[in-house]
Amino acid sequence: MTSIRERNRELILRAASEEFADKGFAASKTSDIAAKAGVPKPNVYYYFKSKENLYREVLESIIEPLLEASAPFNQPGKPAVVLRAYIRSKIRISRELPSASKVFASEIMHGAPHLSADQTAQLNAQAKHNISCIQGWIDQGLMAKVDPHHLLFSIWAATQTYADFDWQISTVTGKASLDEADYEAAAQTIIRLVIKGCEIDETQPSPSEQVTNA
Amino acid sequence: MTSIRERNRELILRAASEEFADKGFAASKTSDIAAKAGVPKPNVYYYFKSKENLYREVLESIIEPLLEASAPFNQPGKPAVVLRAYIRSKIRISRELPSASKVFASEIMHGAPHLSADQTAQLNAQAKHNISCIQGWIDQGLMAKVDPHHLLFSIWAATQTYADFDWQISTVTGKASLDEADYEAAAQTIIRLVIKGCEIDETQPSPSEQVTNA
DNA sequence: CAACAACCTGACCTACAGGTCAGATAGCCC
DNA sequence: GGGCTATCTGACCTGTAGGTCAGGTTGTTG
Repeated sequence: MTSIRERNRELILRAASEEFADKGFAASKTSDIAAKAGVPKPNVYYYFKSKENLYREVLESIIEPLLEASAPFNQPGKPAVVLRAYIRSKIRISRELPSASKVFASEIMHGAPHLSADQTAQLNAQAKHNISCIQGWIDQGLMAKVDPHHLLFSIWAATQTYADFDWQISTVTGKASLDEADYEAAAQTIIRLVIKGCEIDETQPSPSEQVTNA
Repeated sequence: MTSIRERNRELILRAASEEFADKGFAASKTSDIAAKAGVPKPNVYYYFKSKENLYREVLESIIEPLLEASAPFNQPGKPAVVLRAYIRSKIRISRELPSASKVFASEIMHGAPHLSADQTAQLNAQAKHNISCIQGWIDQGLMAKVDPHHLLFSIWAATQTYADFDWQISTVTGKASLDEADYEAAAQTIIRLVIKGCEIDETQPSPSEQVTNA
């Protein structure tokens, strides 16, 4: 069987994920990736044509999970239920695919120079859909008037941060790595902020725009 | 006057900020920074000893504003007031110092290899202080039991995201850059989530832990 | 077991970017 | 204006990391 191929590709991809996440694309050396994967450098070039190709495959590997995370938006449901599920999916990705998440974040931070037009379009379409879904809820009076764009940005940011800024989180919490309970607490905190923030203000029902000012 | 020195340093620093923010440390070329600053490459080395030094100075430039942003926590005040002011400070930094913010974020993402122990300690001390301040409010019954660590992480993430992931935000909103009104909407959204999330649940007063489950 | 392909590897090549330097020029102070 | 320092610059040097290659080894299929 030629699964020797798959095994080695997998090995290299995993090493590359970690290396790219750790150092960024430019600062990562193919020789280090090879060493971490336990193969000689030319093998990296044998299985992947170039460093950039390898990087693109790492990127590719996170796209599907990211799109998948939006599944809760792709079927009807009440705001609280959908948002809760969405946040949990996002947190799960940060936890289970921290390296690829970080690589993706870094890619976005630098203007997504390696993302294909197709990938960008897919992600963007899903985002647009989620936004219009939220807008729909608002129009139907199912949730408060919270700007859907900014709401999504906050959710993305708050959930991604556990992968992207793990160093900061470790430093502040004093824990080398977060455990099950920590992730649960994180999810609950974000869920609380979002759900409470989206609840319709019962106090003064009709007259809107009484929210905040400087 | 030797302000020719200051002028050139300023020029180079600004160019370096943008370049580092755009491409990251490793992918930035000193020759490009020089070109962007409008000076020949050796001048960059004349004013800053090395690429790394230059980078460190850019990093340095964001530390003070970041610490400054925590000012609201350094004087007594009600949770809603302090948090609101804090969020606004953070958003302001994202808006006014987007490049340096991004450089800082990138630095943190990669484990802060260039931050001095002193800088790390300062930032960490401030974070710890903010956390204990929030914990104090909870203990005094001034706000709901929201994990102070995760609350802070969410605030950081949600506010930083406007600098760090500007490309994503541009892509999703369809605007090349956000204007005053957009930043105001962002601030109000985050403030709403945080303040509402921290409000004590009036409904079932005493029996706590009724928040969320999977 | 032959022959064919897949896989592996040490040694090599090359471009490029960080950094240097010797000397030119410009500003400043007496 | 003379001399001193600060500033500027084209040309150069050098390590390094992406990438290649010729040939060896291992697997696989009839």
